[in-house]
Amino acid sequence: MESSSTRHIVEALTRAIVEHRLHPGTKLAEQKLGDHFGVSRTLVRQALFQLAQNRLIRLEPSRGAFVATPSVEEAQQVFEVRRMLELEMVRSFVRQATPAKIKALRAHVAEEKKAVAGNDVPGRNELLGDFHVRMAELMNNRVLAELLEELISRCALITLVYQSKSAAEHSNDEHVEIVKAVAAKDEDLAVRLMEEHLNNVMANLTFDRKPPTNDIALALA
Amino acid sequence: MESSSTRHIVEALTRAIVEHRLHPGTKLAEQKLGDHFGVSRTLVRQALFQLAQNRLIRLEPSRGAFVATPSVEEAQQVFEVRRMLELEMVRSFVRQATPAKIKALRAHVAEEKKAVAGNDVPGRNELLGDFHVRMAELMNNRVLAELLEELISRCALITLVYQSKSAAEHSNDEHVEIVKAVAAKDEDLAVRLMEEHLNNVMANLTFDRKPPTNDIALALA
DNA sequence: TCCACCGAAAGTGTATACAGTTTTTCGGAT
DNA sequence: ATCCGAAAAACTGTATACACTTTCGGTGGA
Repeated sequence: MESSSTRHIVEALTRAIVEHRLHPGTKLAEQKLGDHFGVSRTLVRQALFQLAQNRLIRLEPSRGAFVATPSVEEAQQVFEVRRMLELEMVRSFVRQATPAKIKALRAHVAEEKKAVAGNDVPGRNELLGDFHVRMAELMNNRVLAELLEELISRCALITLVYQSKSAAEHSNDEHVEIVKAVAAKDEDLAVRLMEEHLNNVMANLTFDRKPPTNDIALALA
Repeated sequence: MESSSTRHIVEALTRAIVEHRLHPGTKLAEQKLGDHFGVSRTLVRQALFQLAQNRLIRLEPSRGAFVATPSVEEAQQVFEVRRMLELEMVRSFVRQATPAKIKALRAHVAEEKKAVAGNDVPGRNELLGDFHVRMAELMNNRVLAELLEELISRCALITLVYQSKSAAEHSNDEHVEIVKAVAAKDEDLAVRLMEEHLNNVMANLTFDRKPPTNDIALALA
């Protein structure tokens, strides 16, 4: 099983959704997507089912697929789960951090800074989210990393995260501070900084409700 | 979209897998499943894709679907994630517990006890796992509840949980103690008991490697 | 002008066809 | 008896067909 065509469609749609090129509520018609990707509805359908399980789209019986429009409540629940996972994660990370791992985190944060400075908006959004995934990966817990990635996508869907340059800079700064605390092996400080960081990200969520995208092909181009 | 036929297939296969009627490594041929459920391969395929995302089965290109055979490492990672989530969950639960919620938990534990006493093996397995999901639901966090359910299924897949009656009784006892601590609003005690409980569950994991099921239809009957 | 209705167009849900791949079977050589 | 290879069977991957449902546009009546 497993066609890499389907994976390609899933990834393209995921990027388009989390980067807000496809707005919440947009109808994703199977034939149109098939035409765009040059495949039959069969593969599009498989991709849509996968996206629905990731909660990035919503399937309505006989009506089709729409980019998800999660409620404020749902976003809060997702963040609550992130908080549970990430506070414990950073605590464990401090305990088992090696110089190599800390170096890897520092390198990531430096990349973030570059993207922020260069006004690379999609790049900075992805990198700022990936900071959290990277930490999970460095703990050698693939299950955790995959879970976090899914949760962070879900957050990105609804909200214009790091909308302004200053918000992005602020987030990057907080990552820097967290890494410092980790390097200093100050467990409690790292946890506290992570908690503040998550609160700040959540507080900056702006629930934009733009009208649905009308030209899907354009958004995917 | 969304056919309830597909859902039915997913649920039937999920139950068969977590109840160990379909052993790890068993080949799940599309046509055979289609014959059994009275549908075409199309719907079976959709179901298999979903199960693959839940990690209950594994898809191999051109070779088909097989009941997953997670490694010991993966099981440990899943448990680590559960620990992160559930320790924080029980802490929050104590803070926001109402008499009605405590009553609901008590009722659940009583059901467990009945299933254990009656030697209802599938029933007790399901109920003992659902204790954790129920708590998440009572916190009004659907995202958390769904996540936990998925993680618990993944645990149940690989391991013969609560294999013996005495292990099941022990787990049930621990649930009783946790509920008591919650009712007494003793946050730290509840957290500690939950941690011990999870450690016990994990310690009792027996990694059985039975040969693949040969008669799928029989296992699903 | 506005609403209700009807028919056409578009779209989804499921089955089936068919090409390509993997697995099995079986006869013959060693 | 065992191993090898080729033909056959079984199976997966993708496209397409077709029935059914929803959506849309326009027409006639209040």
